[in-house]
Amino acid sequence: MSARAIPYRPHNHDACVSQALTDARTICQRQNARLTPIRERVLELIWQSHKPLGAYDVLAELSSDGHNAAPPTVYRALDFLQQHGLVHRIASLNAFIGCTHAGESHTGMFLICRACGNVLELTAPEVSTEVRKAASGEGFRAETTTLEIAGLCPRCQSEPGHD
Amino acid sequence: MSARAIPYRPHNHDACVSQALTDARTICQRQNARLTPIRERVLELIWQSHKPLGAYDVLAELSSDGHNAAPPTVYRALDFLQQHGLVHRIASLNAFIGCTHAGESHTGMFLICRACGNVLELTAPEVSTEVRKAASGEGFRAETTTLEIAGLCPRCQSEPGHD
DNA sequence: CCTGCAAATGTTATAATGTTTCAAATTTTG
DNA sequence: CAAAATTTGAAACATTATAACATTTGCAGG
Ligand SMILES: [Zn+2]
Ligand SMILES: [Zn+2]
Ligand SMILES: [Zn+2]
Ligand SMILES: [Zn+2]
Repeated sequence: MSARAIPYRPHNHDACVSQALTDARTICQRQNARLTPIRERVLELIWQSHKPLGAYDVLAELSSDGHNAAPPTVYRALDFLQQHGLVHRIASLNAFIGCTHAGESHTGMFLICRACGNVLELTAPEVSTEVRKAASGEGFRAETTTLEIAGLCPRCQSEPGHD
Repeated sequence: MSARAIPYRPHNHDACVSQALTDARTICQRQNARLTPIRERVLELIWQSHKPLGAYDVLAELSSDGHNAAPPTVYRALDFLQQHGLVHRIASLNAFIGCTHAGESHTGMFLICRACGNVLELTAPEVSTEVRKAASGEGFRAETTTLEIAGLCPRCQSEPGHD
């Protein structure tokens, strides 16, 4: 899959989204999973924002599409997308964001700007290593890691109040 | 503050709770904070379980005390306790747990057993270091870290189905 | 093509979690 | 004691998520 732009720097976001959708179709095909119209549309909506989107935000967008959707529709699509590694849930925000490393096996680390709301997903192998070490030092078998850092992105450190 | 027992190993839990309360009183006194009866009771309820307790679980306990409480009562107490470093919120569970390092400056890392529900709070300086490194490598100013590991505790790896 | 099954979606209702607002009581301070 | 600030009570409301069951759609075998 192709490289991604930094969310809090300007870039051609339409290309960003369409690349994500193309990647998603490839990934689903490889996994014999059905990226149905609803699922694809939800993925698109989430990708159109570099900021995490709540399930009910997605729902509102679907409704304004003219699609008569109810909460389970959205949650089911989100479950599917998560299961196939296409989106992540940000637990500290109750919101969802497109995975920038779809297809690669990884543990995401999320840098969440409290000022502008943008989120950058990193893969930090050294962090994962230390986490595993700390867990196994306690005899704990780690399965899933939630790692979310709130703070200020580079842009918001220098020019507060944008966006 | 005194050492703590491992939650998923048997220990004198009453002593564990009363020590936590004693520590809390000391900490609040030092910070000129008022550990009112409601706040202390909420802390006690949370400590009585080594497993994270939801806000509405706390509310139910208060009600069965005969205390006529509403959600804001609980959330306010929990806010206070978090602000003074006496409890942590576990974002991936929407639940709260007593801090085992109250009074020490620390970033908690939580090992959450998906089988028995017990949670162990660790301080892992190497992890914190790597997290800081990864964040500052992106020019990000990290403020608060959410680090929650779900998996199997030592006990549940060997004897499934207890508790 | 039809039939029957499994997966996906629609629909309604409800549960679980968290907040806003304003009033009353309590504690602190001068 | 009186004024100010903090804490608590109470009611309504907002947000996030799931349960349960009906219906439709996609697909494989006959
Ligand atoms: Zn990812
Ligand atoms: Zn920012
Ligand atoms: Zn702690
Ligand atoms: Zn366990």
